[in-house]
Amino acid sequence: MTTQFTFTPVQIGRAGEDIAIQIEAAILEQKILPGGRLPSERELQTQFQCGRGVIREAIGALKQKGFIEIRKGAKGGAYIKNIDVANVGESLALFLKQQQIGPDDISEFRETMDRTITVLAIARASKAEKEGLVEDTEKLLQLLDDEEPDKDNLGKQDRILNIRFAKMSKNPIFEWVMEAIQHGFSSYDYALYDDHEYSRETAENWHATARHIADNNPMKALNSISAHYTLLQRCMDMKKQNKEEPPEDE
Amino acid sequence: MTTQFTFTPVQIGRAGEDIAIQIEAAILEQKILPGGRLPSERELQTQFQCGRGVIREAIGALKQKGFIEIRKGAKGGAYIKNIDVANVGESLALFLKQQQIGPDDISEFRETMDRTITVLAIARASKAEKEGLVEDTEKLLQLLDDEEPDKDNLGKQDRILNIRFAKMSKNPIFEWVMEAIQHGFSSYDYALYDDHEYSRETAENWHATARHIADNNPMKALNSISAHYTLLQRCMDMKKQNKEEPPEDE
DNA sequence: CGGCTCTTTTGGTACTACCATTAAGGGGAG
DNA sequence: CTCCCCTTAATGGTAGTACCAAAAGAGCCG
Repeated sequence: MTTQFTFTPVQIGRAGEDIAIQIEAAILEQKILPGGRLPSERELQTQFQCGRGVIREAIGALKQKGFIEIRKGAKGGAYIKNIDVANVGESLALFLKQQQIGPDDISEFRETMDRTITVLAIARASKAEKEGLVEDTEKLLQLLDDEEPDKDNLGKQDRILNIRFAKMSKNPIFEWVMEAIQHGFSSYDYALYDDHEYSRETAENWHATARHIADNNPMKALNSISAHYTLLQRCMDMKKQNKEEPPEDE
Repeated sequence: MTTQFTFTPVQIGRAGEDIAIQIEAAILEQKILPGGRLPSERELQTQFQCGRGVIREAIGALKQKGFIEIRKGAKGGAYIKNIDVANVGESLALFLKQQQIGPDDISEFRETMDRTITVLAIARASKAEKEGLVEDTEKLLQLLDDEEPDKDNLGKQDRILNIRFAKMSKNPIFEWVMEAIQHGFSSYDYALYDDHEYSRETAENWHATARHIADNNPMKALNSISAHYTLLQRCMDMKKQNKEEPPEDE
């Protein structure tokens, strides 16, 4: 019942890394396909001629990188999965979090991204995708109408909207960067949905943007994008001011 | 000789992750500063009330994430380090390898970045920085004159130039994204320096761009940026054509 | 036939022992 | 007194064992 992959034993210092590299290579070379399963830890132990701890470390590293997914119990083990943007986004987000970044930096960067994505989306996205974006913005508006504004849900919808928007550029890099930025600092955007007045205006602006994109009107779309960031700026300024003269609590 | 950080023991299922999260939090909250050292594995073992294997897994995860660096021997252990772009670059490269991302996607993204950076640099960078950029491009030109074109060195200079350029935007996000992109696939850019004709033209174009930036002439600078990518496009088209009708080898 | 239990597989954790590496301190030679 | 080497202790790296917990499937019982 030995598996079909032949791994070679290791004996040098960094055995754990060696093993991780061998398995990683096997995955990258499609020796094991997504959905497939690695041998159990105990079997790998005999294949690699080493202790189980080393195997566990290697598997842990691969799990961390997002190559595999671990399941417990019978038929458990390490299952190969596709790497998705979330993993990459997380590592960038981690990096950004450690640096000192102001909200201004982020909104400036995002505005550039958004403007380019807008142009690309108008040029490349299908009619259906464009209309889908419009519908999503309408959903956002409904969320504001129906109920008490559920901040978490609003933020989530906004994120979905952004990713969808980025996808329409047909350039995966924009999608990746967008995902990373969202992952790292969704909190700043939430600010917009904190205040009821701003949230209404923001959602309506999103809707207008989507409409302009669907109508293949780049200039008006870009105009709406600018309006979004003007709004964000005003909102953040207001909040900053509030912080400087704290209202009554504390 | 117990350390000053108090970690709480864990007893639930995913102890390893728990520990990693606690330590990660301690690092992110600056409880332990870069350069500092975590307690030894054996001491953490007593602090967390668990086996050494779990500790090793947690530490391995943090190492993989780039939070810490492991040293062997006396005074060894886990030292906190600054996360550098290398980690982000690596995971980005991994992601790109699996996705189908073409050179077109990359150059498209970079062009957007470059254009924005240009505008920001003109507005924000000091006179000295702008002149420094010009000097760097002159260095690049000299490299092409003096000697046999050392491809590695040229690529390195080009990278330095790009990072310096990104820094001048005074927005750290541009710098990091630029760094990550460079790290992920500098290989595409190298293509430009492969061919002597293109390399000359590229370097001269870089020089012109820097000059325009130093002269605070945004339109001409943007024009040069466009020229750079036109050049890159032409170069890649040529290479693609060459690949389709392979010359004589193979 | 359906639901429950028991067994087996497999990851998760603890503990121990030993090796390899490294820094630091002590002792001897000059 | 100074410099070099050797010993020593601290620490990560690896092996091995034992046991626990979870999950899936087989088999039994109602």
